[in-house]
Amino acid sequence: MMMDDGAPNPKMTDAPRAQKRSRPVQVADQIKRWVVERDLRKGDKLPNEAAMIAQFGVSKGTVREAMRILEAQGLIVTKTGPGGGSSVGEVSKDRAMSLLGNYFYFKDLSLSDIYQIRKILEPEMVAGLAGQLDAETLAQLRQMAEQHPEPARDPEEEKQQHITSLMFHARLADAAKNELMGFVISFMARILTELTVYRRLYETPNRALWERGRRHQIDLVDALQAGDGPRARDIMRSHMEGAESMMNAQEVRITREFMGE
Amino acid sequence: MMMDDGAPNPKMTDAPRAQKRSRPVQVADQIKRWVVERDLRKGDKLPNEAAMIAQFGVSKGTVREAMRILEAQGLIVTKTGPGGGSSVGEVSKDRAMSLLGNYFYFKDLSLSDIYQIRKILEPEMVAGLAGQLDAETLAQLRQMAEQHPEPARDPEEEKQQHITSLMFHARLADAAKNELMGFVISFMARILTELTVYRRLYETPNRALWERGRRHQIDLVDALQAGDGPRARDIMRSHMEGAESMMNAQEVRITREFMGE
DNA sequence: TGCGGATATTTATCATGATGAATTATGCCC
DNA sequence: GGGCATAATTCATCATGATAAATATCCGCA
Repeated sequence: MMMDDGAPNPKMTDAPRAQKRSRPVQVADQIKRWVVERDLRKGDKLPNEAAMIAQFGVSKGTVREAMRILEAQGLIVTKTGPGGGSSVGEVSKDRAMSLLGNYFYFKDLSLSDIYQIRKILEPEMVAGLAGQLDAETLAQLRQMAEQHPEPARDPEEEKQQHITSLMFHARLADAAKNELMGFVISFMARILTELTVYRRLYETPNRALWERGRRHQIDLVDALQAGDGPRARDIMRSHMEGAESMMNAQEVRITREFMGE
Repeated sequence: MMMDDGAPNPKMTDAPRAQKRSRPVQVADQIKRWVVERDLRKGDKLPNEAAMIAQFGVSKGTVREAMRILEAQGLIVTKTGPGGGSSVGEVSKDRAMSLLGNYFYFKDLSLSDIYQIRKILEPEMVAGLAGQLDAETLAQLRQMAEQHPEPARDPEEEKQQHITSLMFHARLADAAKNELMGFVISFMARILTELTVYRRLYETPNRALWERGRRHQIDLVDALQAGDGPRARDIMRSHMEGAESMMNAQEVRITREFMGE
């Protein structure tokens, strides 16, 4: 085999500490460094397979495994054909949530864990969002808030309403200027969409409680539009408490499974 | 090629929606499902390479790429030799932080984003921790808080003190009963350890400010030990505000790089 | 000239087999 | 029984070629 000039064997390249790492991992790491050094952004192209084989002096299989590693992390996308090859791709929010979900798969999060954070974070988020949202976002939020004018009549419908409600929160989170806060809140919403209802305490949902939740969302949009941060915060706080007790009443459990993309 | 009995070609297996996904990804997904169905835990073994080749009716290279995908996500570990092979491995916190860090690599988080969350979350966390910590944890925290009895004399020493301080917060987060809150706080601490100081406003650090930060940590441990949640919350709130203004004074910027494991 | 479709080219994808390296099990010698 | 050489097992890497997917190119024809 040929052992190209430019780059010596990766095992020797630039760090003496690299001991047990497999060659595909080493190659993947070097490519990451390469991306950082050149400050490559989404869409910028990486060398093609043959070039990397030459560049790193490894076999095709090794390069392919390295690409799969980067692809699994969401850092590259790969296409066949002329003009194809691998290029840098921003990690998508869904991918990031899925990868983080793998971590919590082994951790058995409880509802109260999630609501402890929601009750703290979401009120502050909406407080910061008041008066900041554009007309389209407000319209979308209002549409979601008003989507279900009547209480659910069966479990399936109720689940659908729940998901719509969580989308409302995720949409709010997406609008947040703070990407980290937005991510955490969306992540919690995502977890909450994948849960199992073990027992339903009331077959006919408590209409008063349901109506209050709906009012909360509509009032919240009003407050956001009016730019009234403190009021938005209060509404959200109340809303979160209502949501939590509703959840607890239904003996809900978080589903143990891996998230899809 | 041989196309084994038990499992038909993965392209056809169980979902008509699987269209553009490459075979390694399909295989990786099937293995994930397999793990969930059998409720495998850390250390449980997966079939060996040869068995998977037979099981899925794909080539060795494809199986290996699938393994790399799962390995990159932290879901399996692989060893050579007799008794070796792949086994399920809990995703480590470091791995999860690194993968999530890939997402934020493209997002340009600001200091104020992080402190907005820290100021909300950390006070509540310590409030919940008061009276809950065992003697060893308290001792570790106290040791970290008292580690640097004097203000830093040079930038290098100051950086070291900063890292120790962040370890204090990460240690607190690890002690949290709430895994999600602990993770988020540790993640922020991790980001803050990798930053660059652009300008130092005072070559000789402001001794009074530094001393206040140190006192905060020691007082916090006292409050935690005494089980005084409200006081712990107040101290942390004040501490966070001090930390943020110290950061701002130093014109710090978050380093744009991928996290190591 | 312009259009449509066959054809060629590019590139990744999948497969196969051989060889190497790491790790553990085995058996032999003493 | 202890220790050491040796074998067996399993993944790791390499090498090569056939296949498939996607795009570019070219050519005939209106």
